[in-house]
Amino acid sequence: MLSCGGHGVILEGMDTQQTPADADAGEDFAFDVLAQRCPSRPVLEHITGRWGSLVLIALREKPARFNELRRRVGGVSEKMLAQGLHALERDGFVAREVHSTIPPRVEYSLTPLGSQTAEMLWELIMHLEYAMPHVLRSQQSYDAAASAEA
Amino acid sequence: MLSCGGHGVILEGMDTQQTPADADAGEDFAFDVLAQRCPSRPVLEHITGRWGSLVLIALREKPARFNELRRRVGGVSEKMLAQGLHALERDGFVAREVHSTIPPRVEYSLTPLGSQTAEMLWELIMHLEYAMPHVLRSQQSYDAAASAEA
DNA sequence: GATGGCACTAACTTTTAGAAAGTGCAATCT
DNA sequence: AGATTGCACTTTCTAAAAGTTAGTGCCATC
Repeated sequence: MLSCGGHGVILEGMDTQQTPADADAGEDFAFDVLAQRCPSRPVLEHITGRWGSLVLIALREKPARFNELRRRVGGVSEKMLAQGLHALERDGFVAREVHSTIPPRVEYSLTPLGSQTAEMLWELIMHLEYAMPHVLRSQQSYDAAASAEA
Repeated sequence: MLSCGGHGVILEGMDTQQTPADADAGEDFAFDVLAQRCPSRPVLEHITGRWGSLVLIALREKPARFNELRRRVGGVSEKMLAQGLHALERDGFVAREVHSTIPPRVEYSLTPLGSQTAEMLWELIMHLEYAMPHVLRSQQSYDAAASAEA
């Protein structure tokens, strides 16, 4: 019942585009992000989306309150931060703790799952930042070639 | 000149929101995705965005032509696939090879950089798919709590 | 007493994504 | 022989998402 592809049970109405070779590859993951209607898709978008990934790595170092988080993540709007935090809380990556003082004080932190995920994102981002000079050179040569043939 | 934060040279007009503690943390990365106008931001979006990450992991196993890729990545439109492939090619993650036959045959594959990146994304996605049952339970209890207090 | 911070929500506007159709050529059905 | 399908996209149009602005109530600080 919890499946998107591979050789597990197929969740009804879930389009999967696996090749036959994948069906007996020995993996027993019940979910597949490449399948159009797999429930893992929206979750992937929450953690890798424009703001989701940045929120997770901003919380990686230490918990933070709403406006402090907003300062850490350069350029995020209040709306998108609130929306993103809600989604990540619902998915179980972020914990929201309300201290019932006056005025109320709300603290956001990573759950164990969120912490693991943030660690992997951090590695990806370090890899990217390290590769950036190479990426910039690639963009320049691409743009040069594109304007040359125009 | 190639910098976004930390203790490197600051690229002009680049808002960085680093805490003073980060300035002498011993890291010498010149780019910082948390900084609003760092050139690494759009690149991060290309590789982690809705379709970028799926295209990279779809190309991880083997190179593919446009329409085959479209079949692998469930639900992607032609426009978004073309757009995403262009961005990934420009950034140096994907190589586009045109065989000048009639009709022309176009093959997309991962560059070494794209391959490394796809590996990290693959690990993240495996981690996610493995955690999905937990995520689903979290969503359910969140929704139950939300409807209870309404 | 005015300003600013906190933690948001709601309304409105702009940008982006997705859907649909068009292009031109060649190989494959009928 | 004519029709359909596939390839590799681009262009146009509309629906959805993101971003901007303003507003809420309360409190501490200038």
